[in-house]
Amino acid sequence: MSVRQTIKRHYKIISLLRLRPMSYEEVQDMMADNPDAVEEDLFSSQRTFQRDIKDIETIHKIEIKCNRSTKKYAIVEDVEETHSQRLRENFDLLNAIRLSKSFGNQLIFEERKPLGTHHLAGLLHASQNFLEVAFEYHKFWDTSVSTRKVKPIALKEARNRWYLIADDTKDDIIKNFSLDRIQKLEITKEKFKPIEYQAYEEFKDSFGIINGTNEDPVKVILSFTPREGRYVESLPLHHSQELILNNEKEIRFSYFIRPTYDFRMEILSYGDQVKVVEPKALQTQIKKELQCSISNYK
DNA sequence: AATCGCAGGTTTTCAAGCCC
DNA sequence: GGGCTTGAAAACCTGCGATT
Repeated sequence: MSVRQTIKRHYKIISLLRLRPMSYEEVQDMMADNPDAVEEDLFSSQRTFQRDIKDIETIHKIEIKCNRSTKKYAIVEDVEETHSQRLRENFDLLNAIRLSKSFGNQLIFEERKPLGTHHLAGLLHASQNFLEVAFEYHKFWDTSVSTRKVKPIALKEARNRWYLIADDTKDDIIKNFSLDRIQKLEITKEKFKPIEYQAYEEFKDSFGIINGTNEDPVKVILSFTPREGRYVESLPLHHSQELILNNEKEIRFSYFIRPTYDFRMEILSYGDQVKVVEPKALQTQIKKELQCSISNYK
């Protein structure tokens, strides 16, 4: 058996067990029903299956245990380490694209501009090796282009966009640069001293990428209509989201977050389906912005 | 270019251990 | 005792270089 096949089998087992707990026989049956799995011949003996279970735990950090009374294998503690989750998503996507290519056009992608992800590898290398990078940056709000030389610290994803967090050598201020507005990236040979900056901590209470403002994170309570609320529950606005109330009239979530511009825009995008309950300051601000938008039509 | 044989690795088979 | 685990040996694959 090739390594490739083993890896595919691992992913197949994970995605099957993610559906529901299954016994070894059930897993084999499910694979028999799956044309892709049949084509790749992902079947295995029980012993191999058991070894797979163990390998999956060490490689993917997903613990799978067998319930002896039901004979079913179940994913116990889905640590769901973000990295491996992302890997798996991309793996699934890649597989789907490959299938779609050979079978038709059932995959419909959102049409969008390139995200600048081709810079990811280069910037990651630079930040790991403390190498300064230079690039042309196209500003968001006007057409001007500036040349930057920065010390890359981290790469962050926010709202489906990738950003470079870096220290601008010009004024020594830590800034965010959207990768899709970076051009002519050049990794220099100049080394810089590692910078003390806990990127994760800094952005923990932020909604998107806006940071460095002096706003402190506050407790925010939002009340959604049941329809919209269920959607938000399945796709949380922020990792601090907690369900605190759920009845026929409304669904309430609490957050601990900086109420920055981008978070307010997100709230406004839900229109009349959402109401700010707390804090008062945010409530009045949203109200003001809504009135402002109404006045545009007078 | 095709074939052979080896080395390293994986899977299967089988037996024994262990837990419910 | 049944069935999952574990360990070890045998069988089998695969890649690679040497040979024809």
